[in-house]
Amino acid sequence: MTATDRPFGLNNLAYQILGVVTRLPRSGYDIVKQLEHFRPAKTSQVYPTLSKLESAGLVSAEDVEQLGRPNKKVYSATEAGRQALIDWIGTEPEAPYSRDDFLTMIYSGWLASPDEVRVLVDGKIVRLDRQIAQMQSDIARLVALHPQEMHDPGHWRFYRNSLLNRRLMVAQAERVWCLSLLYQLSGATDD
Amino acid sequence: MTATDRPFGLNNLAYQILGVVTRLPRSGYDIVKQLEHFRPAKTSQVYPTLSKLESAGLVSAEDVEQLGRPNKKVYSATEAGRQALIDWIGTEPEAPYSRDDFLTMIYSGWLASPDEVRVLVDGKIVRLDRQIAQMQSDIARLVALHPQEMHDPGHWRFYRNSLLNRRLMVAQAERVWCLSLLYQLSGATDD
DNA sequence: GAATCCATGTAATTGGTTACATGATTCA
DNA sequence: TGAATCATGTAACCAATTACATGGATTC
Repeated sequence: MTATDRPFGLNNLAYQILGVVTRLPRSGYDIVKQLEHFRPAKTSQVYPTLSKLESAGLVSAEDVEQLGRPNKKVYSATEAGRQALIDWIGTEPEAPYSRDDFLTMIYSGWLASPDEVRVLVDGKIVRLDRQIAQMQSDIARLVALHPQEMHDPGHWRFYRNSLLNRRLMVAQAERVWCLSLLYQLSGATDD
Repeated sequence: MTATDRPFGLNNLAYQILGVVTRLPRSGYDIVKQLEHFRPAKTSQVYPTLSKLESAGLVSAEDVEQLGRPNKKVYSATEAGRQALIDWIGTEPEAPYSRDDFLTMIYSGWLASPDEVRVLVDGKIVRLDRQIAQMQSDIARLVALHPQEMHDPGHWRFYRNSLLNRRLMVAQAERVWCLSLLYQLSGATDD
């Protein structure tokens, strides 16, 4: 399925933004911050996408005047927007795309010394540990504040929790792999 | 670090291609096939990138005439190309980028019925199982054919094996998560 | 006084996909 | 006879990043 085959020609980012404003109404600025950890996008991509969604009638904007801060537009999903999301969920997801410098570096790790690769992997473990700690505290906070919603698949927090757990599990698996690589590298000395 | 900060202005794809032809000399067509499972790219992106690498002196091309097939250009890394890769491995990798329709759909799964989400997750498990079986057979073949290279961090097959194992571990973790989500969903009936 | 937060956007460039163009050989 | 494999490229378009532009309020 190509972008132009999809209803309204929406891409992954558009559906992600639509999903965000269906959970809770938000400004463009808030959407960018919300996306940061899960599916990062810059303002230069988010604002035009919001305009597109609005002219397609999938979101509606309300002007909110503020004191001491710039005014903002708060976007929420329309009924048509909700329905477009539900319809999309019923279609085949495209193959995921990813680009990872760390893995591309590992790919050619045999050219460098084991010590250089160790440094690279150590750095990765540090970043993974930070992410793991963050996700664990996010999960703890979520289940403490909204315990009953964690069991209700009709509530968005059920899926927020589920996706946080998924990222945590994947990060932990990546961490185990890093350690196993360091172990295999430990047999080799650097001269 | 932006693309223009990097030496020669190479991006992730350029370094990946450089890594491929440093392992073994290959044609553009072969490179595309080689990349398929690990870091997919189309011919329309690979051929121009090869030209760029060649004019930067990081790869060299040899014309090979063939009988019964179109002639081809076989690319290999130059010494400068090897060194550019090693230098890059010593720099900080940029944050990985990824885009995943399946996860974006799950994000808004609360809007759909539990049954619709089940179908989505079932499909994901099928795809994961196929990938897991493929990786397991790739790994088995690799260790059977080149057992001694599996322990040598100075050989590229050591890292091929390591990266295959990583993908396998991550896919298995994803699979476990899928099953746990199906289990949590099984409490909910569809009306 | 400098940095960060809030807030919305546009312009230029790079990265990636789809579609087009060509043509022989092999396999079902 | 039709599809797949081998083989190299270009043109048009869509997706994403970087840089630019503005400006008040708060925090260090």
